[in-house]
Amino acid sequence: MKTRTRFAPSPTGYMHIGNLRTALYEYLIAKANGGDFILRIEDTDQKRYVEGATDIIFKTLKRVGMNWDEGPDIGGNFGPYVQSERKAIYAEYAHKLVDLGGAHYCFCAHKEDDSTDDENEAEAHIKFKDPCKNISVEEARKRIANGEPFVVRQNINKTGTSVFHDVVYGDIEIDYDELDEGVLLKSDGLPTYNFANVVDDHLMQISHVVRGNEYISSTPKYNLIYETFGWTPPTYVHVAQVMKDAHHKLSKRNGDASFQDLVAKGYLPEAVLNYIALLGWNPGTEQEIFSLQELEKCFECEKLNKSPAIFDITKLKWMNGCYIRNLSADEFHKLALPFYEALQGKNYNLEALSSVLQPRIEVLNDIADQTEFLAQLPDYDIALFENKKMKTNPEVAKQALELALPVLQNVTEWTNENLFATLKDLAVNNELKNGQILYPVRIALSGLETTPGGATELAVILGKDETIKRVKQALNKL
RNA sequence: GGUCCCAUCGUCUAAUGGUUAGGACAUCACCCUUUCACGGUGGCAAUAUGGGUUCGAGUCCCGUUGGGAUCACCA
Repeated sequence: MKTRTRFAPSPTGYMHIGNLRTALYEYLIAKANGGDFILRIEDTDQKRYVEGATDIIFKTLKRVGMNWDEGPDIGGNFGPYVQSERKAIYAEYAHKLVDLGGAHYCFCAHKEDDSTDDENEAEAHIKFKDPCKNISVEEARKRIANGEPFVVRQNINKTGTSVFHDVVYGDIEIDYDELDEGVLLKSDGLPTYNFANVVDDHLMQISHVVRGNEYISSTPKYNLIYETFGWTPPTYVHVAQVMKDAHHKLSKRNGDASFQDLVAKGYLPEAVLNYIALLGWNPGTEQEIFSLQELEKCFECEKLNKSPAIFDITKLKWMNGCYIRNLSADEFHKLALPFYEALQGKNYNLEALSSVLQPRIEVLNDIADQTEFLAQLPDYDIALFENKKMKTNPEVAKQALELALPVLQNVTEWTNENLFATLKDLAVNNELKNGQILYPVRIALSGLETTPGGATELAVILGKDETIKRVKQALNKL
């Protein structure tokens, strides 16, 4: 049997990191076995539908290179791939399930949701007994034909213990009396997840169902449906949750948890993908940096971890820094360019700026802070020229800058090597330490204690005119 | 509350029943150096707890504690 997995998100907002990780594992299971990865949109809850959410799903998967073999946009042999377009299919199977004794029609009014009422907690734990279970199928169908609103509820007629196997969690036992006779087909004619996922996964010939472990306890219900239809259940791969901290799952309200926000903050999609792959999985080697293609080769779902993993932005930052450093100078420059907006109109050497920034930033957004002084020289205090290690102070700095100014004015080849050699010579000729020239120059050019790059690197970025200007400004202060 | 699941450094994790419990991030120190960063070297740091089984337990079993999930006409 061919390996076929599906990513089945509901279009209710943006792509959350946990969702993306599930999608990744589904993709990897398919590709590691030469199988197909299917995209299916689960939009059976019209109330929660968010305009544009489907588009975000498409864009995100494409952006990280997880291309699907079948889906709403490209079709396939098992379509349609949007659940709201499969309404007739679910209705057909729901009625069939009733005929097979796996479900019954129910005419009860909507149960009010009072689960937040703590005083009624004990009462809330009493299982719902559906009086409609006693209505004969013939009578129920008569009422339906008369236009009476109805739902289809699952029958849990079995007793004893259900056992099923999960790739991650092993054998799981759950008693049948723990199971609810839940709604399968809603009064609007659309199915609930509990029904749609079974019908679709079977019809689409999904071999491995990958989903969050919150579905473990309802899996026996799905197996019952498979059983009643005479279908073979898929291989189950329940994955642990991604947590924001020890107590909270990643929430959609937290912007950091969304893929698009991370990318907007200057995280590279490849780094994000790499990081989440390792959240709850590792290949058993010490390799940590993986491309999607490498993951396809070594992924094994048996190595998935059972316990939840906390999303640690600090490690993602480090990993993002690795990816940034691995970029070619050109690639980095292209990515950095949009972040140089504040430098527009200046005649700066942006290539030089990029090369100095590349090993220094972990997230592209860091660029703004690191380049602020280039757009405008901060109003610094001359106390900055004081530095014990460099053996400088404002007096030394004044002397150094007075020496440096005419030398700099005479430099024609404005390169880092040449500037560095020139200033070094200047120091030697005046019996000064390198730092006694370079440190004051760097402060004069930046007005900052720490800068990306040294004195001559900054000079190259700023260009000759701006460099001379800033040195003169410093001398005025001193 | 019932049921199910989980438990190794602060975090992500490794360890056929036999290792000084390994690696990575973070952190600290030092080296490199034109400040900072990158890079390099080293340090700190964990088997939740109580019982068993065993010559030997992070690993197997039971209890405890802690955490999570689930009990919707949401997925």
